[in-house]
Amino acid sequence: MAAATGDMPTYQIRAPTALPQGVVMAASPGSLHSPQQLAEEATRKRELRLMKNREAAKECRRRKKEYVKCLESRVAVLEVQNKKLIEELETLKDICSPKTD
DNA sequence: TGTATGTGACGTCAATTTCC
DNA sequence: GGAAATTGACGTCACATACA
Repeated sequence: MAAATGDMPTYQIRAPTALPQGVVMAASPGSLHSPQQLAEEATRKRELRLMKNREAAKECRRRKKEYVKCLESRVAVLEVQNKKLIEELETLKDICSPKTD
């Protein structure tokens, strides 16, 4: 797994996140007492976590695709550049090589 | 140190392509 | 035409890391 620092890919950038629409913060756990209330709170927390993680995964994949696209276009540019340099080298070789006839 | 967040890995599903 | 293979998107879990 890539570390979040150092060689971190450009698509790994933390963005400030807001609560998804429709998500309401519950009362603090300190106000809960019965086992049922605690279980409900745990379920609510889990669902909230799953929902946030779902969105985070979507965003993560979107950034990754963008990053790969970016790399691919850079490869295309470098290939063109490389081809030009090879052609230039061949031209210079022709100019510099002694004529044999 | 507990919580929030980002991401790799894995399984699933539907759409598309390939092969017979 | 239909089975098998491939592909892309998704949801979830586990783990690493950042941060208060």
